[in-house]
Amino acid sequence: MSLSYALLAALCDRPCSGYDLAKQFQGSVGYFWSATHQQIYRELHKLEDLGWINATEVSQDGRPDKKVFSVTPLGCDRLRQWISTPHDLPVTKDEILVKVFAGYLVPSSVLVGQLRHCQQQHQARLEVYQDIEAQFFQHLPPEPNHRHFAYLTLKRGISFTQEWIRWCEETIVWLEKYLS
Amino acid sequence: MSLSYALLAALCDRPCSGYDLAKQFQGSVGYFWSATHQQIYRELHKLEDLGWINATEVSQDGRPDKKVFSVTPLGCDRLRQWISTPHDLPVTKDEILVKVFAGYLVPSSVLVGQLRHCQQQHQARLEVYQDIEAQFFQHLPPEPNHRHFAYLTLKRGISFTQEWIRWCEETIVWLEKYLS
DNA sequence: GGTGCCATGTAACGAGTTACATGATTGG
DNA sequence: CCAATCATGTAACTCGTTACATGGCACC
Repeated sequence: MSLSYALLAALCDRPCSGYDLAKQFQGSVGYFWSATHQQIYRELHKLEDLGWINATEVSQDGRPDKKVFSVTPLGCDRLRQWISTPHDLPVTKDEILVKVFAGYLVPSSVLVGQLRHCQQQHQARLEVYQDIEAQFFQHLPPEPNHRHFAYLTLKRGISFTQEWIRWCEETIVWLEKYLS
Repeated sequence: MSLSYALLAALCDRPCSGYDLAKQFQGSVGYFWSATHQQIYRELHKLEDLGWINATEVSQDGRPDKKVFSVTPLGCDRLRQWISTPHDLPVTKDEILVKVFAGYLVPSSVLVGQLRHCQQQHQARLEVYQDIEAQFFQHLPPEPNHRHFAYLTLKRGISFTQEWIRWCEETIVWLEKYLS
């Protein structure tokens, strides 16, 4: 199952605790792969049983202890295998598209409202992406390292979000032109 | 749950049987909302119990009988309400992004192979979209009707698929330039 | 006579979500 | 003292997938 591999990929980048992972997967990384903390803890136990990751107890002062997980050589190997296996395209289920598809059922102002809402959310997301870009990827060294790979995925996030905003705009313009 | 509304939207467009819906949701419509026939039949029973749709037995010759479902006024109303309710952006879980994110773990040729695979699948999808465009949306009347709404969603499909292809290409070029 | 399409379902399982639960510490 | 953050978990439920099941007709 793919969540395992997303977790392995995150832990390969940097070992961390379930809590840390949950935060990442709800923040920026969550824009292309999300999971709740319940799912993550459950999955981490499985991966530990499989011997793909192992935990180190880290006691902190002023904070609860935590278990920091690292990927084992076996886990890393399984991740490599998975990366090398072709997969089909994922299905994206998008409520806004269903709304537009059946948009003739509601007043155009209502549909425009939904599209604006969608556009604003993408706008907010875009700003998060651009902040990340400015903070972490502005001054990448010319010789390729593993940060560059993360940057390639961020760039997809940026261009897709921009494309969303453009499509929302175009659709709103059409609706206002023909249905007002 | 959203599958209900996707089904209502499809049935509002044109009443049909579970089998018909399953075909639609595995073909072109399935590129932005998918469901298997098992899910669809289960959901149709629920919607019938709720009184949001009702069935008419249609006996055919040379073929098994079928149940054609239509949306009731109540169902239509619920769909309108749902359309008018704001929703959060859906999460897209994309394996290829996880692969690129952890792409430093495998030889660049392997990653390029995965990207080419992804690009080809999007290319095939684009051709399906463009066929649909040519067949059904080439000669839309100037006055807006409900076909136009479907066309707006198709246009999103086209531009996103093109953006995918572009991103794959860009990423492949980068990988080949710096890691060969 | 076999393959494939039409048509509808059940059963079991795995993935994902929501609610509930605990307990320490830091900062206002 | 109250809220927020750190940190980890269980339980119940819904959604989605895979496998299994049936049966007739059409076409080669």
